[in-house]
Amino acid sequence: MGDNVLDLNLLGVGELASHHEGHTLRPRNPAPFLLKTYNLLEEGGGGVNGEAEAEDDNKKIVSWNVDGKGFVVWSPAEFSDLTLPRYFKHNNFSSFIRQLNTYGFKKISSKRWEFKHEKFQRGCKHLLVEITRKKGEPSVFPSYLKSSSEENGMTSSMEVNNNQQILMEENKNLKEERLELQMQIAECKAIEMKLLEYLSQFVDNHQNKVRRLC
Amino acid sequence: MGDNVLDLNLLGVGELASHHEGHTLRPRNPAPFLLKTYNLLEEGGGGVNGEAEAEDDNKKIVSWNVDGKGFVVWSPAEFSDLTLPRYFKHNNFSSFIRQLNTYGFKKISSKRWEFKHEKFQRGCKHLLVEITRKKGEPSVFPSYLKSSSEENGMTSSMEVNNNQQILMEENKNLKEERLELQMQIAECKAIEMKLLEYLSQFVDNHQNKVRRLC
DNA sequence: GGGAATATTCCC
DNA sequence: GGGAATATTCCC
Repeated sequence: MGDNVLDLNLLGVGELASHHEGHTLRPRNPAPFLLKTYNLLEEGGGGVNGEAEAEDDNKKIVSWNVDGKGFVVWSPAEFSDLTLPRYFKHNNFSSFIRQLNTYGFKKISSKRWEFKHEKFQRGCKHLLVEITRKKGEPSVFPSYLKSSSEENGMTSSMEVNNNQQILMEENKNLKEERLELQMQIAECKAIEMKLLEYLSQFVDNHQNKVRRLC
Repeated sequence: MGDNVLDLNLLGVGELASHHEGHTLRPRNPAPFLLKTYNLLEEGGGGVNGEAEAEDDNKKIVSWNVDGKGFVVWSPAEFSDLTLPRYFKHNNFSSFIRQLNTYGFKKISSKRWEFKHEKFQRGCKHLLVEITRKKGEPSVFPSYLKSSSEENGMTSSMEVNNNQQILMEENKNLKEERLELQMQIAECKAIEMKLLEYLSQFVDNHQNKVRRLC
């Protein structure tokens, strides 16, 4: 206790500078599908096996395209049989495609299985969190009631629904923000307590020393 | 039908057989989950393997109960590790339970994992089609918006409007709260800074004193 | 390509 | 137990 000036870090005070970073930005993870697909590309789709992986272009099952802004499934058959079951609970190419569509990927070649998404690029794992599922809007009306008169501009019910969607989204975000802020405050208070505690101990200690030395 | 057979061969996964069978037949099929669970019981949960299956009661993993009006998972661990992955795309006992609940099965013993459903009985495969998923009623309103204001005669448009009002109100409150929290945080940080500043001065001061006194 | 049913996971 | 998000399947 005497020489604990150096123990500031142990008390957690040293985290002052960096402790915010954990919470200020949403630590939200990318969707499992996106992470798996990204990893699968990093790993060449071959997964983990003992053999040295041949990196010959003509042996590739799946890979980033030249500029890293998209990817190509060179061999759908091998991809389905070997790659998919390593990362997912199925081996159906069409289920994989369905997921790509769900997350807004676009097929960018009619000649081969090449896909891209604005936020899905080689070396940009951090962008994955930006990709969201296209959700069939939870409309106020059940789909089987939806009239077929939807081509022209918005019907009023759609508009109401749309407003509501926006409000709910904003609402949700605000609540998340609130939680984060509350956590930050809790942390702040905890640090205050520690600092005060430490300070009082230090004062006691200091006074004792001075007294003895006098 | 021919197509289905072809698919099965390509998939090369016997377990999926029940999944694809007879889509063109008139009478609706039971849900895949129910059929698999039923088959699993008929087969003793051991699935297809070369060895003769020991039918000793004390070696059973899962079986119908005595009167055939329910079934018991005698060994959840083995059931999860051995049985589940043979019939489903997972090996989580809790996911299996989740499905049982979804289809309205009831746990009928607190001492062991025993479940029943009115329409799920030994020798009554034909009753399976009667079992349906309990679905969160396809209400016109998202569940999280459901207020308790539904008994009184509200039209849906009134309700939509009402919901929007509520949302906007909540939204406004959340924003005010956010501001408040942000101010609290600013204050906290200021206090932290002062405490740290004071502490460092105190330390310096203390060391000087001690040095002089020595 | 995407809507919708079912399955699986995650979380309260 | 069950609501809800995500995954997988099935179908148009």
